[in-house]
Amino acid sequence: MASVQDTLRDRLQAALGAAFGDEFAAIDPVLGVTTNPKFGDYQANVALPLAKRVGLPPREVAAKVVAALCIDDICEVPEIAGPGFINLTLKPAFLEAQLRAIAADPRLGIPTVLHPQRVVVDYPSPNIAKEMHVGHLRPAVIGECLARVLEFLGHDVLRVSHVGDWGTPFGMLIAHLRSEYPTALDADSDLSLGELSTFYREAKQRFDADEAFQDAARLAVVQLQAGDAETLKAWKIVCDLSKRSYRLIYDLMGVSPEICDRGESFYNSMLSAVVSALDAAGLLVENQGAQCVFLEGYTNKAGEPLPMIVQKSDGGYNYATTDLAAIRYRIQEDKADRLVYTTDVGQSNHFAQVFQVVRRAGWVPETVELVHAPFGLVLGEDGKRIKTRSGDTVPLKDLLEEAIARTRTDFQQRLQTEERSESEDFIEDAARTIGIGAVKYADLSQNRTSNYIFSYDKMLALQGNTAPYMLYAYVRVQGISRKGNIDFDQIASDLPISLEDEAERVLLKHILQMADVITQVSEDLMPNRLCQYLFELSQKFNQFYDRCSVLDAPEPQRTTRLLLCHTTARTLKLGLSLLGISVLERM
RNA sequence: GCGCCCGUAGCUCAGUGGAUAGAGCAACCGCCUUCUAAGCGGUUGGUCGAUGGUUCGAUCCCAUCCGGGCGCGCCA
Repeated sequence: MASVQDTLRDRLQAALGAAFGDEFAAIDPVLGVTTNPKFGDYQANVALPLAKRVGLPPREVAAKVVAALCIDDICEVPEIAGPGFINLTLKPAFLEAQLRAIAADPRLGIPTVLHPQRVVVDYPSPNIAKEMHVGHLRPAVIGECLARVLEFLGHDVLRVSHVGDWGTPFGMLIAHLRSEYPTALDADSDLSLGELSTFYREAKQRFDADEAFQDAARLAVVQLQAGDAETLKAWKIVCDLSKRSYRLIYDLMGVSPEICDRGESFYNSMLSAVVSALDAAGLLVENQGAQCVFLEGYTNKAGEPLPMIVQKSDGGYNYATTDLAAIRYRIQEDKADRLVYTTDVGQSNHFAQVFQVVRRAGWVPETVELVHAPFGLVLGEDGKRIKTRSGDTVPLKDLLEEAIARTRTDFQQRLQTEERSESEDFIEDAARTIGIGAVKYADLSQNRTSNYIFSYDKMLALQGNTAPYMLYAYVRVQGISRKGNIDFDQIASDLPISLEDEAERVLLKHILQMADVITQVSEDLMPNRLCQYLFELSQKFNQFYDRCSVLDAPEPQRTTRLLLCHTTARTLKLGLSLLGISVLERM
């Protein structure tokens, strides 16, 4: 079923065509939810920009649109207000029919897209042999959310992680392990990633200080690239160990198991072809021994044209080359229609440059969209880049476990003051769901592009725009079902319903906006809009809950309210699941 | 020097070419014999960094400036 807003838009366009001619049937009616409930439910502002074009005062334009508008099955008689706003108010009978329809629809009335796209979403790209850290929080949380939203709308999503698994760092690591910890490279060693990352740091230090070791490391790289069996085996052990430990963290966070690992090594064999293709496209220029593409619109500090180096003077390739190869592969082999890169805002220049080069090379068909969805930094409470007390980067695992631990402590305290007794399993499950949900929600509810301050106290706060607040709204509905012994799925669909309280209508009208919000998130890739929507939904539900008793209400209010409760809970659950957050039945 | 991002209530932040710029927190005042009060209602709080411009209309678009952050050739 089409969303209310889409239906209204269609009707308005038909009216525009009827009133002013067919060429006006495709213009944007500038339709939106009203800025104030006293103006009705939706407002169309099309008359104002149209006035000049058709040579009539805005209010007369609005009058002509309204005269041609057929919506009496949906809305009350439209009102023309102010300078020429067309205000629309949904009819109670229409609202009741909508409630029935979405209550009966597994998708809550949210349609899938007409033209599904193949979308590649970029996931965090940790470096093999290093632990995941705070820097991987946002790409994991935001990437997962975007992937889920797109998938729910019917797009074909491919999640790809561009892990750092190739090049000099691995030569270093393997050379170091060979000489110092040869047993680590046995297939059955029980090396942990923590130990591995220590070796990595040692290897880096040694590389910077010891020339003989540099040679050993370079030899290992050459052996790796040449496909030497022993070296490859060592490399594979390191990769497998790293990926297993990333999976543990992803599982804790509820990140999809569908991630396709395509590290830098994956593109290794394609890099020379990328460079020749750039040459064939006439973009390649040799400069100081390096193969470059000179960028349009970028200069270096001296004001000279800035090159993107795609092959170093020593013949090696760098990250730009790999990114170019990845884009080419995603378009040519994956047949992607849209490439979404979720990385920190500091890489904006890099992506703008890479996108420019692939476009100039002619690798990007008109129909393919390349989009960098940048995010801001996670800051500590001091407003600076988040660090441990000793100044190191914070491991992601520690950050998540701290959130769970704090939630557990708060929760136990609360149980004590309320003199409740709950099982260990219940407490553990609640602490994990709330703690992880709080971290993810705090991240997603912020405007993606701005930095945010990571504060356990704020994200775990029981009131305000937080995960606990929303989970509580969901729990309240489940409380009603328990108390009243209601099986929501068994509510007969033919019982009479009637919306009588303003709080009921306000709640339902908000629920009916879910489809538009999800569509918007799929377009502008801003999850905070969905968070805002869910927060307002929770608020409106709590107002309804406060004003309208459900179980004690006479019919038909009781059935109406039960349907509203169930539909609210399903909307919350769906919305939270699109954010990658799970719900609780009790808390 | 060039490029990008940001500047909105005491604090943290939404918002956006349209009607009176919103929320949360903090502060204060109310509401539990009633579906979990992790809730609800109310009060207080703004030259939307500055100045010009475009527009019927600008917090939003453009220009300049001020303040803060980030990036800028063989690392990723």
